[in-house]
Amino acid sequence: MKLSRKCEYAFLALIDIAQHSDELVKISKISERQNIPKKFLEQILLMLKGSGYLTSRRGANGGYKLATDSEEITVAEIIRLFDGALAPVGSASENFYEETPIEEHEELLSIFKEIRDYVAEKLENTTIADLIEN
Amino acid sequence: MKLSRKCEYAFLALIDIAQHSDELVKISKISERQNIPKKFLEQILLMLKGSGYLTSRRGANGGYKLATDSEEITVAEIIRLFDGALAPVGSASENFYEETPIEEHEELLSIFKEIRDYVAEKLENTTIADLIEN
DNA sequence: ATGTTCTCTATCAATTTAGTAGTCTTTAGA
DNA sequence: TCTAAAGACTACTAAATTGATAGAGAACAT
Repeated sequence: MKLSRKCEYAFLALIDIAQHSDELVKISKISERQNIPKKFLEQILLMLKGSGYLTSRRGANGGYKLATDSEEITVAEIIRLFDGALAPVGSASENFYEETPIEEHEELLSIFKEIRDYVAEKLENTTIADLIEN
Repeated sequence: MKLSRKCEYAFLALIDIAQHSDELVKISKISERQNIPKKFLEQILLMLKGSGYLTSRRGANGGYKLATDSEEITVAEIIRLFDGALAPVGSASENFYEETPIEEHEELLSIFKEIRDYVAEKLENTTIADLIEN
């Protein structure tokens, strides 16, 4: 797993929106506060909305808010949405499995599966709510 | 960290060479046994040699062998050589640090640092010798 | 000499990444 | 009802990375 910019921005945006849960948050506000290119951010929010994490309202006074409680959005889900597999190699992935050369080599493969297990367990048990400082 | 083909092939080649430590192993033999495109494999072996993991002899009866004991080559080193950082994000990397957007966000960053620590510890303590079945 | 084998550099097509651009649709409020 | 504000949607693009391939050269054994 290697985090793309898009995914990093997605986290910053989700955290920003979660921290302003009493209002509809505008793209331009998130863009300013988190230093994310606005047009790029649009696409990211659209993806998050498309996957059910956000709802929005258009027009004057429009903006975004969380569709669900911030405790129900895990870090793992967001990474899988933007960057795919958590495992270091396709053949060790459960959700994004694909054949790769080392597959036949059990010893090597099992190391990467252990890493996958650790990472998945950790990220599936961390939510956006956990990321908000109080 | 996401393993490239090149890196996967490098592991298979190192293991193959380690398993034939009594002889000079030819590129073409590794290519056949491990199903690695020959010209691609050449580059990989050259990198491994350049970094001091292999020595070679040219000409008839030439080939490659390990420059050091297989117990002294760690999985971590090889991944760092071919794919760079073990950490999931540049700002959490010790060896390949770079600035990234989430950097300011301590809570998020610390999660990725924990992953980096686990992965580094594990891969630094696994050597090519550990990968050879007996 | 000759064939074998490693060495080195260049090139390349496809994919991914990190955006930018422009148009359309919806909404609130004057 | 007009208008400005804001999200929705689609297309495009430049640069980097990936996964190779190509070909000429140098060293070595026989």
